[in-house]
Amino acid sequence: MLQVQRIRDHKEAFVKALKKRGMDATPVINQVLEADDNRRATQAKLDDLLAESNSLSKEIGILFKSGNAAGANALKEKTSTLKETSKALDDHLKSISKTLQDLLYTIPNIPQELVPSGQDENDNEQTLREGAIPVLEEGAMAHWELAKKYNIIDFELGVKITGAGFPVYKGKGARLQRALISYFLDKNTAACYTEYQVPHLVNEASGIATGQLPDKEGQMYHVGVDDLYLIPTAEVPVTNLFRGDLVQGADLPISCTSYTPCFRREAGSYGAHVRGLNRLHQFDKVEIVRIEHPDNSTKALEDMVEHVANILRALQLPFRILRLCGGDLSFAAAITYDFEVFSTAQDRWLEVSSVSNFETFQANRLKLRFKDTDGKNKLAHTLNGSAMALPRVLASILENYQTPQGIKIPEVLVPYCGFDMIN
RNA sequence: AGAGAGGUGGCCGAGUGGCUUAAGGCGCACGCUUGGAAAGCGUGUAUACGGUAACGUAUCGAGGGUUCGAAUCCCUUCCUCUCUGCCA
Repeated sequence: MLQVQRIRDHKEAFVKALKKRGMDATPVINQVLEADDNRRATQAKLDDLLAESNSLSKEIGILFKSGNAAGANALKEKTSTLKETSKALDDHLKSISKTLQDLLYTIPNIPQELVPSGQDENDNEQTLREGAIPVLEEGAMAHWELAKKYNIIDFELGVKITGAGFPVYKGKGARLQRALISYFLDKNTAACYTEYQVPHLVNEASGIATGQLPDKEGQMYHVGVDDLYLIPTAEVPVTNLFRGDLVQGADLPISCTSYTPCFRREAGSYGAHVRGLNRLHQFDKVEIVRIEHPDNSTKALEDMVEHVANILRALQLPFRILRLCGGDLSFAAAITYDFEVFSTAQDRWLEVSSVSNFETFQANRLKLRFKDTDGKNKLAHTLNGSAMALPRVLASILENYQTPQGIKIPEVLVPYCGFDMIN
C-alpha cells in the first residue's frame, strides 16, 4: 500500500511510472486525494467537537462535586446534542477512511526507473545469461519420466493419499530434497542470513499484512475450524515476525532465511506446462528476507541477486536473469529479477527464483518502521527472494545431469547426499 | 478441553466512574555537581492522526455497549499464567 502523502507529493511522477504497468492511474489517484481531503476535514471537525464535549464533561464533574446539580443537568442537555453530531461525524470518518484504504489497496507499487515498460513476459529484459547448455544423449527424458525410471518421485502415490500436485519423494529422491534444503540454508547462513523455523499456518492478520488477504484468499488453503491459513511462502510468516515493530536504525539490516513447505491452491492452472514438478500444490522453498534502511535497499537487492546467481553457478546450471517489465511485475514489487534455469529435456526455461524490492509498499501495510539517525520514525524497506525453490531446481538437475549411466549429482551436493549418482 | 486468576508506557507497577493531564519506581538521554567516575540533584523520556504553529483528538490486549464522563461497569473476542484432563 502506498502512502497518501507520497502520492500527493509525487502525483505526476507516479502516474508516469505506473504507465509502465499499462495502467492509467490518474482517475484513482484523483479519487484518493479527494477522499483524503475529505478525511482530514472530517477529522478536524470531529476533533473540535470532541474537545468541546470533553471540556463540558469536566465542568459537569466539577458542578456535581460542588453540589450544583441543576447547573450540571443544564450542561448535560448540551452534550447530548454534541454527542449526536459527533457520532454522525465519527461514522462518516470511518466510512471515508475505509473508502480511502480500499482505493489505496487497488494501486500497485511504483515501478523503479530501471523497470522496462511492457505487457507480459515477452517484454522482460535479460540482464545476464550464463552457463553452457549441456548436449544430451539421444533419448534424453523429461524429469517426470526420469523420476519414474529411477523410482525417486511418485506422483500417483501422492494422488492416492492427497491429490494431484502433491508428489511423494522416496529413496534418493527424498535424500536429494533434504540435501538441497540443507545446502541452500548453509549458503544463506554463510551470507549472514539468520535461520528461522516458523509456523506453517498463519492467522488472518498475517495474511492481511503481507497482502494475501483479502484479494488472494482463493490462493491459500484455509483451515476453517481454527481460521488459519497454510502459508503459500515463508515470506508470510517471516515478514510478519516484524509486523508493527519499531526497530532501531542501528539494528538494520535484518536478514532472515527460512525453509518451509509452501501450499498453493493454484486454482485454474492446468495444461502441458504444469506437468511433473513444474507446478505443485505443495513444494519446498528456502526463502531470504531482508529489512533495510531505504538508502541501502538498492544495494541490498544487488547483493541478493548476486547471492542467488552464485548458488546457480555452484550447481553448474545454465541460467539467465530477467528484469521483469512493468506488466509482469507483481502488485507489491517495485522491481523484480527472475532467475530461470534452462531445462534441456523440456527445452524451456524454468523460473527457480524471484528476487524483489518492495521498498515501503509492504512495510506500510505491516507498520514496520525504524528510528532513523535524525530521531524520526520511518517505514523500512523490505526485500525478499527465493534461494531457492526446490522443485524446478530438482527438475533441471535431473534433466541436465542425466547420462546413459544415470543422473550425476552436482559436485557441491555430493557431501549432502552421501552418493554421487542416481541409477 | 474444564475451573480459576490475569493483560496498564521501553520494563516493573499503582489505579473499582470525574484533581489521571495514567501515581511511584527502574532503565535511558541531557544538564548540575566532580580532578575523573559513582552517588546525589534537576530536566526530559510512547505512538498515530489533524494543524504552519500553539495545540487538539485517539490509544490502558482487540472490538462493541452503558454514561454528560470509562483504564475502572457490561457484552463479545484474543492472548498469558495456575490447577485438572489429554498428549509427541
